Amino acid sequence: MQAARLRSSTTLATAADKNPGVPLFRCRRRGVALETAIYDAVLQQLSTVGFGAMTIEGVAAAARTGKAAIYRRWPSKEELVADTLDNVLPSLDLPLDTGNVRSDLAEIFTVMLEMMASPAGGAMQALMGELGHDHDFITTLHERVLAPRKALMTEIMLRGVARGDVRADAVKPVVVEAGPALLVHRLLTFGPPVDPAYMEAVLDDVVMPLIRP
Amino acid sequence: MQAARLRSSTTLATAADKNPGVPLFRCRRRGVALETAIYDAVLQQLSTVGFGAMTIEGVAAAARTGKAAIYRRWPSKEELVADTLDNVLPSLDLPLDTGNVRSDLAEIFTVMLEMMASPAGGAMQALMGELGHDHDFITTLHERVLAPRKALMTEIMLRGVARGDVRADAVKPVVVEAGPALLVHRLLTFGPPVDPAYMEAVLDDVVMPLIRP
DNA sequence: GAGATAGAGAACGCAACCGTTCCTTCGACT
DNA sequence: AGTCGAAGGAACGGTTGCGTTCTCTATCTC
Repeated sequence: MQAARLRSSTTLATAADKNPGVPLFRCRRRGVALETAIYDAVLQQLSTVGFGAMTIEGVAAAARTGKAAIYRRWPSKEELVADTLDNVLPSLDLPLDTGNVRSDLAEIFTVMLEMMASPAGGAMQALMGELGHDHDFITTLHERVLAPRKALMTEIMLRGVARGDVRADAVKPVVVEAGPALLVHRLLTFGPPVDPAYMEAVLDDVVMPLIRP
Repeated sequence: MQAARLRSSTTLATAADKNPGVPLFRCRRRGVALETAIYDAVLQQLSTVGFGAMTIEGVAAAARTGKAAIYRRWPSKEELVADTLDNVLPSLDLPLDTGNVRSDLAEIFTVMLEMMASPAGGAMQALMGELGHDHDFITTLHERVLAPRKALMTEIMLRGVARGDVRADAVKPVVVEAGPALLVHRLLTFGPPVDPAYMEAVLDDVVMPLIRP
């Protein structure tokens, strides 16, 4: 995620600023360092121009490398994006137990907000919006982000039931989804970052009233 | 919305099937009929390839017309999409009052589901996902779709308060948004169409429990 | 230090889309 | 019927991305 971003390359300089004679005395990355830079560039391009308009040339320029380095590793844009998702999506299996449901939920929601404000969040947003739901990436997104998060939410609530924090009959899919849905909705309509005060409102005015015994 | 779709042009035939000598005996649309066909093509392209990868040539081919007819009316892709949204988004100001909150809400939710399953819904989804939130289209989307729907929801709930259907202190922005957010979330994660049974669950397990006196 | 590996970058021919122009033919109006 | 504006296309030169291949050289390995 740090990856030798030597200049603030928001403007996609076509190729290293064109100094004809000068051999560009910059370290030559390879292996993981280079791949990380490419993944970063993919995320940046995805959230900037979307999947359809994303080009290999654009990614190469944003990563300050050549196309060949990309084509040597991935046969197509699709594969590149798939690998990027695989390598960049957070794992999210932190086994938190703060003692009560509200702070458990607050913690997982905070992680969600950070994730949504990150480049990976922007890329996910672009992919989810643009792609038909039969696409492979959407499946990956499901398996790696949505499903684990939903499982975690359910886990937290069931723990609350055992603790007496949560009404047993309140743990339904649609209730579990309500909090995340509101946060995602807010992200889509107002853009990042999502105000933590909004998260508090979601917790106190929607989620807690629904599950309180 | 009907617009002389003479063939099922899902496959974007580059230009009217290439019959060299034959002068293509097809009616020549003009005025509103042609514009409607173009708007349809824009929606189809938006939901298929997204905004970034949408091209004027693609739209012209999908509408079975020439690029000139488009460039004669709109100076840019942006203007074309903006006008498309203006002309195609539903107005949604049906002043319904069925006597109780639940069926009022069910009605507005049903309209939402239909809208989300339509080509316009696909286009909205693509735009919301792909575009940064400083974009003009997003503003249009806000003013023409999101804001009216939210106002309508609030209206319905306030009517419920007056009727004794709804707890007065339940009418908060985040509660009003909960239902629509869940429906949109479902659309984004599972794709259209949204199962009416899911809508029922949203109503009975989330919205009604939150507002019931 | 010598050799092998692979990154940076330029260039290739090819295809798509750009925005414009032109021409023919249709359709609407008088 | 005759006129006129515009639709349907095709073609223009220019730009951009494609995927590949080339050279050169930095960096890693032995």
